[in-house]
Amino acid sequence: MAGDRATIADVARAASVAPSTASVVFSGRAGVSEATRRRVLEAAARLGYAGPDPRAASLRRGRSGIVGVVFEERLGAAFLDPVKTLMMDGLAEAVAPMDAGLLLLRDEPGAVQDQPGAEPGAEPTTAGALSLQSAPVDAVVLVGCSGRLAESLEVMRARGIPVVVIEGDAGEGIPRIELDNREAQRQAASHVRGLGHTDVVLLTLPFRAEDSRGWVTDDEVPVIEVTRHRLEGAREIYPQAPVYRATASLIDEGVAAGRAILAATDARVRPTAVIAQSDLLAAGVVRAAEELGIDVPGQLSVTGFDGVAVDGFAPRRLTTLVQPAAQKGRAAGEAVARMLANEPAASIRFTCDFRDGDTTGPVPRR
Amino acid sequence: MAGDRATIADVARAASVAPSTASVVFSGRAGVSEATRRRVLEAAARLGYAGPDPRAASLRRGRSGIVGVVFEERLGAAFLDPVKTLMMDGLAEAVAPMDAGLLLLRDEPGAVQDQPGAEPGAEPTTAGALSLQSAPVDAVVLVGCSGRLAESLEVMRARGIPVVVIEGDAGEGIPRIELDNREAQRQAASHVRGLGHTDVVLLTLPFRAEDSRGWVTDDEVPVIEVTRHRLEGAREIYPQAPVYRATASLIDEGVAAGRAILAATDARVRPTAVIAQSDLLAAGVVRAAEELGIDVPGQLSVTGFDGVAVDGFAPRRLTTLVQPAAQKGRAAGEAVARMLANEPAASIRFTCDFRDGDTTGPVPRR
DNA sequence: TTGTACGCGTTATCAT
DNA sequence: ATGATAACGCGTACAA
Repeated sequence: MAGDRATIADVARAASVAPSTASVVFSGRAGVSEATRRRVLEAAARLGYAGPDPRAASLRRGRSGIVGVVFEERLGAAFLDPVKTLMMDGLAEAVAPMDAGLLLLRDEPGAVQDQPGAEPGAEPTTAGALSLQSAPVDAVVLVGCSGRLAESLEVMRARGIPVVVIEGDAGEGIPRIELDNREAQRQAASHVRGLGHTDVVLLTLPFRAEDSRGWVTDDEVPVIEVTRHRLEGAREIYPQAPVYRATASLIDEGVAAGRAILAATDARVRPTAVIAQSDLLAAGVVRAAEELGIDVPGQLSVTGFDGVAVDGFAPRRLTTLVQPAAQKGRAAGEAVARMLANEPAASIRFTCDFRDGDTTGPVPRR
Repeated sequence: MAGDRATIADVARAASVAPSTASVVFSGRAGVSEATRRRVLEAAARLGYAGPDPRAASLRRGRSGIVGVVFEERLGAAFLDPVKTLMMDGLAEAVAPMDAGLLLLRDEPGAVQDQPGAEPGAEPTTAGALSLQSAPVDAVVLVGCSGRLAESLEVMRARGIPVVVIEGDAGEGIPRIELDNREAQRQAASHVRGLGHTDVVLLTLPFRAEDSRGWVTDDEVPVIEVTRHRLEGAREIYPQAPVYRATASLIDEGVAAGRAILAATDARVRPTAVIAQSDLLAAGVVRAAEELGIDVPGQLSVTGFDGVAVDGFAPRRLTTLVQPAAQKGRAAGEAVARMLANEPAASIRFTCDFRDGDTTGPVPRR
């Protein structure tokens, strides 16, 4: 067919050279005479050949040079979460030396019929859709995908693709990058306790994907590991404290939660401290308190988690736990690099630094 | 070779079916009897076949389902810039319906020998490296790649891959998503002018990639289009104003620039207004002014650009131009979708909204 | 140093 | 509804 794109074979023909020789020229390896090399490049220029087709090359090589980064949430949401942003920064930095690209993916089951065990009746999704099942990745980093983690892991296992998990229980043999969430949160609670607070509310992240906002009954256990571990840490100090759940790590969520938590007009039945599972939530609570004329930390102490720079919070400084978010990403990237080099990659556990700010103080007298 | 991964041919054989039939089953299309379908899926399950190899499929189909997003800077830097983050959010949202993935790429020439016109002497890069030349993308979004824009465009043109450019001059026939940078910045300058300021400094973004910080001489012209257009806009009102150049859009850069600009201890030779090309820079200048005991807006007016939420700036509000960052991303994604559907995609020009904050005021008496 | 031959795993087309 | 065949474009032993 005339008018088609030139292939390496066309180039080779035009340069009076074998396709294999042309291939060697384009892959930049030695072993080709200068004259031949030049002839091939000239022929390529003449034919408008832009180099080997990456699809064909990666089929042949068995590698695509792509590392998948899988988020549970809407792709865009990942960019709005400062912790994930920092993590991506570290990850990007770590894969750069491998000359790999990062492919952003959502944690979705993908085309059902692709799964060997699937029910025959299941409806097919669009052909060609890019999912965990069908992404041309050499390795994958799963980010906080507690909801469908098992499912995703199974898909990658079946495909024989290396996986690194950030903040999630991956099971045997899968490198995980995690935080001492429990211990860190215990430390925050302990600090609050040390200030004399006994009437405390725990403000948590969602228990599962797409969770609702509100007070939580005792028997509910978070599916999402980060939430669960931080809650357990706080529980070690405050086993009886009431729990209020937010639907996301957002300042607005914190404001909404704060209003609900601080609704009691009678200061005697109002909590004197809120232990939040994220800085954004904590910042929201502080804002809600200000709205209600409640002084922080005079009448209310608030702690956060993450240690990210919270927009619009200065000059205040949250009392919080600083987590090494960028380092987590970097560690994940390095683990991927090792796995692709067939070296063993170990799990890593990072710790948080407690940072005392100006949002906590001694329990108020009543 | 035994021990190898099962292929669709193996599955077909095990199910006593033609490979093409098995393929149809996995691509989920109609036209296969329920019995056959079940047989194939069972065989697949038995053999541990995890579905079609995406590399082979994309070679055959001629599409990878991947949209490249190209940044000029370090990949990670893109995540730290709030404007880009918002844009990515919009872009991700727009490509999601296409079930495409976003591949993050850096704007690098890539393997030199891949370029037909390259000098024979050029050193080869690592084989298999992922670059603009060799990324398996169906389309590409170039983000603010003014430096190597022409080069990148040429690469994609040679590869025959659709391109959308955000904030850059792409030339004929290439959809561009842009902002009325000049007009917007003129508006800000005009506002400052209306307040009576005559002694003004223009604080700009870098003129080119990897630029240096400092005062700029009159004959230098920014290569980066955003910088140039905003500068031209300010120049329409203040043709003679001295120009100070920052090396990046960061609060710290703004602080450093602010210190230099406000260095004169004698208030009479100090500027009374700084027109900055980004909110982060502006916020930095305000911070530097506070450091030096200069009241904003009493003794100094400062304007920003972007309208992003600047971390740690509340309760202050920058006087700035709010740009629709997320919408820009969304528009780019929609343009990509149209081009992949062989429909024409038009360029779009967005406008900014002037927002009056508390960082500008009347010129002080002397 | 160059060329030959084959396989990578899939899917589109067309015939049955 | 199913099957046979032929690309898709390239890399790589191995022979020359």
